[in-house]
Amino acid sequence: MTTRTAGRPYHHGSLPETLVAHAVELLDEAGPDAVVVREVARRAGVSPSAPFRHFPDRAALLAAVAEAVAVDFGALQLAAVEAADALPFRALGKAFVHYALAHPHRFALLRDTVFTPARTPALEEGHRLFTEAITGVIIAGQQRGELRGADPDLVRIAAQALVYGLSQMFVDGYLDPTRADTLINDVIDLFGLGVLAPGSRL
Amino acid sequence: MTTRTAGRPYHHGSLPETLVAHAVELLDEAGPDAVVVREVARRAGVSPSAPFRHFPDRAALLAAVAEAVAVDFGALQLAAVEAADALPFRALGKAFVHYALAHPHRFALLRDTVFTPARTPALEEGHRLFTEAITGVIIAGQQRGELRGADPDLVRIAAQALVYGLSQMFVDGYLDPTRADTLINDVIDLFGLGVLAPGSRL
DNA sequence: ACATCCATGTGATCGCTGATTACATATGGG
DNA sequence: CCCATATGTAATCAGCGATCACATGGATGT
Repeated sequence: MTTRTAGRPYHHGSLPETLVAHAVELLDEAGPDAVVVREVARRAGVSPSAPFRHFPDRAALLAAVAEAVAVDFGALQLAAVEAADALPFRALGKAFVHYALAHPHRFALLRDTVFTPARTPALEEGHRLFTEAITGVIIAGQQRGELRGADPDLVRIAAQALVYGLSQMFVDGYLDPTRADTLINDVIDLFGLGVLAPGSRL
Repeated sequence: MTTRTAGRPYHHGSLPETLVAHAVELLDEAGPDAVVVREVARRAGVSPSAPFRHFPDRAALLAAVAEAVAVDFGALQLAAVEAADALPFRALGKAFVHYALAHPHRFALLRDTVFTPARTPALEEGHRLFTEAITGVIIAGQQRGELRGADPDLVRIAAQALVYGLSQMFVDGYLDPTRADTLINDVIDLFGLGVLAPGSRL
């Protein structure tokens, strides 16, 4: 006799989604290493081997988690840039950093998963959307004459590196998260103006 | 009777160092997760429990590895900035990115360890040296009039975020490593000049 | 020179994990 | 109605981190 209650039939019905949800829970609590198949199964109320019916191995489960997180993250990024009536560059950067600070473990998982050789179409697509969003902001800015005419790809890469690095430094505890907004503003200002004195080289 | 040969006495003599060396080997081969205590012991030719005589747990061994790596990394950074007769900013950035590309797993370990609450004095010191190095470069540049008079701390943070983010993007496979040098040059140029058109905001 | 202390290494063992296998159950198509 | 199949379970395996009692031998004091 099993311990299953009347509420849950023998066949769960939506076990994969439930497993991913509990895995995200574990991820948020204690990082990627804490996403332990057996614990996920325990929280879902199924046997330790049940998850392997739906995911070939632990890595596949983590990949599904990464996909779910990437979708969530991408949606927030898009919402942020759409909600920004002005200064979309700043809005994008802040949304990025704020997400990383709110969900540091998700940030780590995405960092380690998104660029994996075995990345799935969904991850690829999410990433493409994000890159296009920031590229669009840059090109629009250049067309309005707010940006110098530098190579948009180069500007995008620099901007991504800046916000990416900043996020990581906040998450790592190297920078004080309570100063996030002002610091982002200042760094973006600096990036806009440059640090070079006329006639010099770095 | 044990299988130990004449070469190695019962008491190893320098087991901690040997263990760390093999751990670095494993780290370089397959990342932090591959630093498995038992495998380290195997490679050192000792019993599975021997490492625990010198490190209270696996995390402590990894911390020792991180210290060793941090020393190595810091030395290379200092050498790079000293060897650079001109454009020290560029030299520092390239040295950073090149180290990350040459040893991606060490880069990951440092990222996850250096800012840990339980970081050791050695790590702290290594990090302080690095921060001071880049701050020195910035202040010297400002004194020679090559840099605008912006807050040196802000410039340093932005520069660190830029080179840090760029390194991560290379390591993650998002940017083509073979273009590293030109891309670093271009991004640093861009950072120096800024992207803002006169009279605009980002 | 000798006895002894104790740092260092060993072997056995524990609980936990990822993964595989044979078996149980229920659902939906013929 | 019946059974093929998808989905869940139980039992089991090897590998892992960690602990403990025990073995060994180098260093120390007299």
